[in-house]
Amino acid sequence: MGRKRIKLCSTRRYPQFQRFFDNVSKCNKFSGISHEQANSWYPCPPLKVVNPISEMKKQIEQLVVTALQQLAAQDMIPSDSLTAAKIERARDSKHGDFATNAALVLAKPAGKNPRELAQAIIDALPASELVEKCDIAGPGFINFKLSSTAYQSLIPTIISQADRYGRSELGAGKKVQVEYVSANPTGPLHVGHGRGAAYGSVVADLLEAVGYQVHREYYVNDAGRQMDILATSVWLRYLELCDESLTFPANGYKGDYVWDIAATLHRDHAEDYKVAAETLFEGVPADEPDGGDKEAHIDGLIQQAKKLLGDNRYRFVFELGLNTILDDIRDDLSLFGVNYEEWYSERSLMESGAVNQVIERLRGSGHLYEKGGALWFRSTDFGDEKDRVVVRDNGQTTYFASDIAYHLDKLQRGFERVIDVWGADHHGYVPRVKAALQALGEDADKLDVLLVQFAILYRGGEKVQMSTRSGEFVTLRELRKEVGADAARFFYVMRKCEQHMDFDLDLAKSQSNDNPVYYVQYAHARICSVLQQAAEQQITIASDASAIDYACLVESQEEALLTNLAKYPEALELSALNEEPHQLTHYLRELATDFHTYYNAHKFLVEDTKLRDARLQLILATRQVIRNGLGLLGVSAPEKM
RNA sequence: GCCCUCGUAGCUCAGCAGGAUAGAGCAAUCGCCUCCUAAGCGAUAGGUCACAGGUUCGACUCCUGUCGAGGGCGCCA
Repeated sequence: MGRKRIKLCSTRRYPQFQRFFDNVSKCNKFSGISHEQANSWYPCPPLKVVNPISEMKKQIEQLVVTALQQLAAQDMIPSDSLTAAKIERARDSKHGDFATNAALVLAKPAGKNPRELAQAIIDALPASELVEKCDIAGPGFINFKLSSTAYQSLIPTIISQADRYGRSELGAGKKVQVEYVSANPTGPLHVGHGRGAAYGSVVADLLEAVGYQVHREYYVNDAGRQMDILATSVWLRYLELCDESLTFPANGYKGDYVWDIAATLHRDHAEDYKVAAETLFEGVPADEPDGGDKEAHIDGLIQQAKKLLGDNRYRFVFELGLNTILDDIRDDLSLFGVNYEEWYSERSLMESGAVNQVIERLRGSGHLYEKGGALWFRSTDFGDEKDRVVVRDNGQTTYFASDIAYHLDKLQRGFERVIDVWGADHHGYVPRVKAALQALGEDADKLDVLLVQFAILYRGGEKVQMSTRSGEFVTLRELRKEVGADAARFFYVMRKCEQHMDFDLDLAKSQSNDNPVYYVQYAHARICSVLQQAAEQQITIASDASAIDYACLVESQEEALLTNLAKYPEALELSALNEEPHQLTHYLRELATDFHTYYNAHKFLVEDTKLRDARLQLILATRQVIRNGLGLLGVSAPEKM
């Protein structure tokens, strides 16, 4: 399952983007140099929020196209040559702002030396006020340097667009569903879930920022065997609180939270749920430590619990466990800045008959067969490695069966894209879900599964082993309390999701300045501090940023800062479309560096009022962008630190 | 055994459709606070991009293979 990067202008690998970005995909590519094509060359829909720099880029592209057309008319280059020529940002600011490789890729079909051809292109370029200079570099790149007034005009734009700066309408309001975390409600969330929570919520926010209508969802596995194990575990602990002596099953949930739920039951209902321990184990297969099978043992205990308690009382214990833990998870995530539009119940799928219906549909279309008393889905017809069971020989539907119904429901609800954020250990699950959707006649490409690698915890330089069942784990709540939600969130999304992550707890817990979130937040706090100083000195800050003369911003640090501020919309777009929050964190670190460098090199509150006004507007714009970026990451932008 | 992901500086990671001299942050060394918060800045040093082939004007990037790390391959969820 390779996650390939989606480039703004490439839809070859990701056909699902074709539908959404038909127009965008044509923006940056020279697909030919005929007039018709040139005229339809940037048919991007007008964005509600205009990004001035991308407008400039388009203008430069237009200049180059014009030049190429002229050369083609002079038969300098073949007019039918389809090229991969493109305009892109210069990698190194020393090279200017934009560069094109047109001469390099056209050299061969034209039968010319790339540098000579580059000169010919430059000579054919129409004059423009936008471009300060352009020159040939390296093997034949043409570099463009924008005029400084072009960049300076950005400051009032950012200030007036405020929190809208960087946002776009690329998604055109398309409905996207993002499902993340969806941990079984059998215990508190641990730090492994934290990564999926931070990643999923930021991806959702990013997509919303580029114009999608996003529906965030948590799939609650409130049916199934694991929940029965939880209910039984709670009940057994309750019996222990009733002074019954018993051996707790090896496969039961052993965390303290189980004791807590049991204590609630005992406090509120005294001994209403008590049975004698001796009757409990009648007819139950031996547990593992006694030479038996722990799975058979716990299943036997579940049956006993259901029988001895009866439907109503069993259901009560079950609900108590489920609701207590779900409330805890909800609360925990909310405090972590992770929220949902919907909590979707697996049980509701079963009770509404959706699971049975989908099985019948598959059976009717001949995709199921019986073997060994179980009902199998022939997923190998759709590229899966082996067929999968949907109904077990005991008549119970599998988790997979629910998942088919759930994913079908997602598509039937009209989402044009469905994104699942799963732990990487579920990767083998992807082909069978897609296979099922195909078998149901749905477009499986609408489903995108993003696999998040586990965070490996280190404490005292050693790996921390985690197991929910044994109760040995660091909870998300614990991490949040010790590290803070800001640092934890930033830390989690700093790396791309498919990258293994070493999470050094000691480092994260220590309020060390190694933590990059402080670095970015500090830049914001510093700007606030400067503005506070200005207020104390009775310096008024111009309310109309467009009335300021920015020509005095000539320092190299000012240029660097402006250049980076201009890149924010692109950084946001790439981060969102590739589902790569780490691109945004990297961007913010660079922006913070540019600011800190500027801060150390120059004073803002200078005597020269013209210069001071210009500088204050520049740092106001900087503060705005930092605030916007941190906001999308769900990280606060403190005014004081 | 088969499948997925990863392998870039001492450590943790970037590297944007294949493009210019491979970049940050820690750690190391040397500097910078009578000056808007030093949670900061500047400078130096540090790399055979795991290895070997292939594709082409050009490969850290694409393809194949090898080695190494992690994960997945149940009528579990």
